[in-house]
Amino acid sequence: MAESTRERILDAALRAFGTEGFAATSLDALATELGIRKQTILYYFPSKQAIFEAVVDRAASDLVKVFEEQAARGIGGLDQVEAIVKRVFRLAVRRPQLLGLIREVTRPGSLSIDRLSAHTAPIFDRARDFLQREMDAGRMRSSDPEMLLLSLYSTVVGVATELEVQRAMGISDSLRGAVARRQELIRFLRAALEPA
Amino acid sequence: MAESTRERILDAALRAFGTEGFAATSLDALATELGIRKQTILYYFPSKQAIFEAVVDRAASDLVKVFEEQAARGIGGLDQVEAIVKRVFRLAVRRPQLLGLIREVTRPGSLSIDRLSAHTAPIFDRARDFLQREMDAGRMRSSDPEMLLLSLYSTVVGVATELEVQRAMGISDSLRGAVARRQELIRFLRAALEPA
DNA sequence: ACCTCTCTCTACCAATTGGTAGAGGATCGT
DNA sequence: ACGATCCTCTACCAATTGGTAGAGAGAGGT
Repeated sequence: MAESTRERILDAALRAFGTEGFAATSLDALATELGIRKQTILYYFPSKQAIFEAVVDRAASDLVKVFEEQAARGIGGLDQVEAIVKRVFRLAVRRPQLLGLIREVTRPGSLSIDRLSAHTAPIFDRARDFLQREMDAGRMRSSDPEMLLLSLYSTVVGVATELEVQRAMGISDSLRGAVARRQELIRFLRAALEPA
Repeated sequence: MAESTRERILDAALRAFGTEGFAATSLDALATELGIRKQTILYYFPSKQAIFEAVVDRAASDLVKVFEEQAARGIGGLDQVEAIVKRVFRLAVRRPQLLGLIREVTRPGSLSIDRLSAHTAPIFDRARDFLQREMDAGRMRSSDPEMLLLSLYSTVVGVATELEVQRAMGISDSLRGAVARRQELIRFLRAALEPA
């Protein structure tokens, strides 16, 4: 078998939760999409909420892996920031639902926010330490590293995921558009981060 | 009467749609919150979708007003950018559901995205022209104004609305926190925009 | 007194929701 | 041939969903 039923359910659930959202996704619709019965889904997962949590877990570790792979290289400086932005963008182009799910989880009142935090806290800490180190070394404009991290997060995730806003602004969402967006974003971030 | 029933419905709907989202909001819950019956809501609006559209219209014109008020002053340069960021932040603190609703509408597959675009297109155009003019005059680092606008939008909306991410990062979400965030954001943007 | 208009209500509905109970078909080791 | 385990199914359920029909209360104008 190419892919287990369980995996297929998780894939479809990621897509649905990441685009339509948790509440707007019904188990019946999910099952129909997969050509199975809703009860088969409920054989693998005890509840809709449990599916969501499994999807969040998988998505979070995929995301964390991307960061850790790059952190392991440790090239340092703004090149390091640029490399991470590029990786996030590659992920956003290849699996847009993944960042869509993150947006869904970070919505106020989401139940699984703590689940996501548990995965991401270590890389946040690491990123904060990294920024602090770079600032101390004079390779980056100095400021509050926590706030800077928030700005970076918002900018990168926004530019990568706000496709509808881009459409409203009249920006192409083709693959070429994604490359141009990424390039412009990196110029923007370099300007913001370069030491004075 | 202090506030008409219709207005009260729109207020409650904005709060609910802006935090829980469209699908997760039920008319019964809305009615209970208001101490009325669901059928009273459906007397004022023909359908749930119609309520959403009315909420979007009102929220959009509130947002547009904020921009136009500042645009009318026309102080120019980075001070103009700073003034707008401050206004958006004031709005985000006072009426967080408003920006939450924008995020809901800009979700992929939202039905009312065109409705929102119709309101915001003029201010996007105006903002693009503004950036282009400032670049030509050498008061701003030159780059693609459309992409820059997208970066600005993402950063400002993200920093203003991503409260759960901030909590996950361990950043305070108090009022003092909001001021600090705004200040750091403005430093970030000034660094990114200042001519080389 | 009566009519009309505005508003909120009770009563109801078909469809969909997430979830339960349990039957039946494979495939396995024995 | 045997039961055991794994998987997917049919059948069903109570609760909730958005929405309809229409009664009735109140105010204002005539």
